Amino acid sequence: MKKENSTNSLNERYLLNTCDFNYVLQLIGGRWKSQIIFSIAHGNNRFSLIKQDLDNISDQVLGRQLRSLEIEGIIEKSEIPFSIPKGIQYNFTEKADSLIPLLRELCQWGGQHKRPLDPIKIC
Amino acid sequence: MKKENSTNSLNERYLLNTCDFNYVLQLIGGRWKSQIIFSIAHGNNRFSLIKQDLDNISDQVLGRQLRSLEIEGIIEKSEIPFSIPKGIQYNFTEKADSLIPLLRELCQWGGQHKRPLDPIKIC
DNA sequence: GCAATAACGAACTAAATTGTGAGTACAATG
DNA sequence: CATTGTACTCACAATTTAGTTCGTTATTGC
Repeated sequence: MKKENSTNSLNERYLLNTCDFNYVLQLIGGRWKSQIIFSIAHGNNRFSLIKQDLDNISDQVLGRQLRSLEIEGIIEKSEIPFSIPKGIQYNFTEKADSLIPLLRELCQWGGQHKRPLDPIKIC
Repeated sequence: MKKENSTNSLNERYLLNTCDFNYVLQLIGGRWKSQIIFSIAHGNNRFSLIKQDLDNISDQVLGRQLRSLEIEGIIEKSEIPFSIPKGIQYNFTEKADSLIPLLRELCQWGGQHKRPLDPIKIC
């Protein structure tokens, strides 16, 4: 539960008012958010497809993060019209389209600059 | 205290092994880390200068984040040789130099895409 | 010699994020 | 008409992150 006047939340607000970078962190800083974005970018545009792709995520957490990405204007829901089983589709907004290239750049940077361990897929 | 085998930390490791983006998030995802980086980039290369600049941060939190950025290879400490008062200086590594332009891009993106509130400085 | 400032560290508490168990609504399938 | 699958929501518990309290070393300025 968020407390309105804890130092913690005051600092959060202070930072949001100080630098736009913190807004971006809020958008994509969550544990699974960037992975969900990359997964949708790979064509997994339905709840069950994303869930399969990120095989350690639970229904509940996925639902929560999708909702949050929707509120933040990164994805949009739509019904798939003549599909069996009938379902819901997630699509990127324009906002997302402009963000994703930047995320990929960061991802590449990460691949080049992390301490060398195992080879890891670049998103 | 970190638990080694909680689902939470297993998921964290899974994500680190899945996509390099999560490594980047680990570097810069902390509440104050990006602000500290921007502050140093603005020329505040000493503990006390950064503290003044980010006026809501406490000594302890700043110290912790600086140490973490140092371990992650983003900044380096050095003694200022003939300064009065004698002190310690923080400088960016090459790694940081290559990261900062990407952070600025994200910051700009944030400025253009956040819901319009007050004008906020671009870092 | 005494207070003040810089630059921290350890240990603890408060608060936020993440994960879990249970349950819902609706359509199709057997 | 009971079961299965999709796409969720809610309340609560586990875990992690952020902040606080107190203390340290070392130097400078008076």
